[in-house]
Amino acid sequence: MNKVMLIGNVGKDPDVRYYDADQAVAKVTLATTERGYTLKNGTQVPDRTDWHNLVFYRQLAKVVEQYVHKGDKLYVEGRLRYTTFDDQLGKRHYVTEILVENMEMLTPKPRANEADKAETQPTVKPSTANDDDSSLPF
Amino acid sequence: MNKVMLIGNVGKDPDVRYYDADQAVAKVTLATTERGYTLKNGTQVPDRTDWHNLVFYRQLAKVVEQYVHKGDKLYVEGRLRYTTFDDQLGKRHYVTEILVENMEMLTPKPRANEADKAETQPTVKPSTANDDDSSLPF
Amino acid sequence: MNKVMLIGNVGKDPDVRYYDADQAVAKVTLATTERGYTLKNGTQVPDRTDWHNLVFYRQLAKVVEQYVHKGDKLYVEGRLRYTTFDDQLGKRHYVTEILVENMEMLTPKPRANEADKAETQPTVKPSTANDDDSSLPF
Amino acid sequence: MNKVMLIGNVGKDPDVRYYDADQAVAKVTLATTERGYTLKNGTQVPDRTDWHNLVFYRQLAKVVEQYVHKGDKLYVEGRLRYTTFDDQLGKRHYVTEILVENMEMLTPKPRANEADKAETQPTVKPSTANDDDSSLPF
DNA sequence: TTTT
DNA sequence: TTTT
Repeated sequence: MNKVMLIGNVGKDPDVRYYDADQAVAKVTLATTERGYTLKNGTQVPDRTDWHNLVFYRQLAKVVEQYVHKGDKLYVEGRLRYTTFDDQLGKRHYVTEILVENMEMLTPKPRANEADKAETQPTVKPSTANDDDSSLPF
Repeated sequence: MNKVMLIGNVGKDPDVRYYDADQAVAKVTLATTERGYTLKNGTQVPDRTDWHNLVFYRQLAKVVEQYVHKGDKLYVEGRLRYTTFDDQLGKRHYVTEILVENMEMLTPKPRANEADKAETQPTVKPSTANDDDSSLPF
Repeated sequence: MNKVMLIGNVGKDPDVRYYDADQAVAKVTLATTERGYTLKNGTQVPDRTDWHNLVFYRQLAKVVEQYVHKGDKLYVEGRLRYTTFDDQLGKRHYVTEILVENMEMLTPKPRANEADKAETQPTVKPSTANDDDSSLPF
Repeated sequence: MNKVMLIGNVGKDPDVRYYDADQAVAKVTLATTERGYTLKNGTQVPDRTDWHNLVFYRQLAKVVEQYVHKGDKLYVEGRLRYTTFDDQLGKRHYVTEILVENMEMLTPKPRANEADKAETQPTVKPSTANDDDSSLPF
């Protein structure tokens, strides 16, 4: 098992790249914040924020492109992945990523009943790959 | 592994019993709600609410007694447990419970800066059994 | 959130029903066991086994039908669901189920290199609904 | 929420440091492995191993020191944490760690009934901070 | 019985 | 009804 579950806020608008019409990759930074607290001996433990690098592929990347924005609250579930790459100067970089497999948008629908075009949240569940014409209600 | 994680709303004020000064048990009902959605063939899947029976023991039961109220939003983590009991008429009853091992209160602090009595949220983390005088900040 | 994660052993062979060629439902009972332990005061807490009712739909139900057997060790992830039904005598029954959304088989491949027919484990990941011809390696 | 759950194998014997009699920190590397698989188009996705940096504090660090060894299978639960430090040459390093809050040892008891010294697994649950003299069996 |  |  290699499972990560996060609830946090999106740092900036997603960075989305297409490799062909179907193969998209979206990258998002997500901040999780832990409330600080006071120990019994009076020590103050300050708040703590961690910035996570999320990666979304395929259909999820498209959903991210359409519906996720800076500041949004997100629940994501995925796997931890450590990668390396060398930059143009030959310097090696180490990156920790969360490969997202499931996402839920926790920010309430943006201006739903305004006279606004395509910018409403999906009513067909976006986070499932359930593309069949199922007629059973589950 | 036997793990349950829920985010939901408390149905009514907790039911707390003490067996002695230290041995408390608190029971709480928690509603989780799934948004309905529309299938591609037009079928409407309605919203769905499930009511969970939470059980808290010992220190957690006391935190529940003090801070949890009807309507509050709660994150809980625990174990699934199926129990049986016979009532006074000899009728057997089956109960499914979540034995809660960890809790986080998601409802923002109730009327914090009012001139109110003991009814503020704990600043010393309530959900941890971390009772030592640790001086390391983690 | 309404999430359940279990690792346990299958109580008997799955009960699978087809509503049409595509709409299958599989039911499995799964036992999770907690080791007992001894309290500091000498009290023995015995082992504890809980029996969970798992329900699988559609593609997952077919995978279950083909690969899951009595005694197998299984990891499942899903949602808690409480349902009611009335039997032929009009008696109301309450059932707690885990609607499984993800499964991993933890029992090592059954007699893999024997001269055996179809009864090997899938090499194409069975637990994902990833049915596209993706050429990106993730 | 910032939650990580891993099942994997320990890369080498733990590195444990004491700051005083009570303040221990243990570090462990843990490998999680994903089985490779074959896509429908014939592409082979190879196995993948990720190495995680686990950090344990206090009581958990002591349990790790006593019972965890190279090769052991471990379940851990904790939080993702990104830290920085500068080495003696002033070079900045980025480290991703899992701060472990809960652990379960999955390797069956080492040589239990041999005439062996202290090297048996704890019968009092090691992974809980439940240090009270509770007499209720849960 | 809760909440959005 | 399973398993260690």
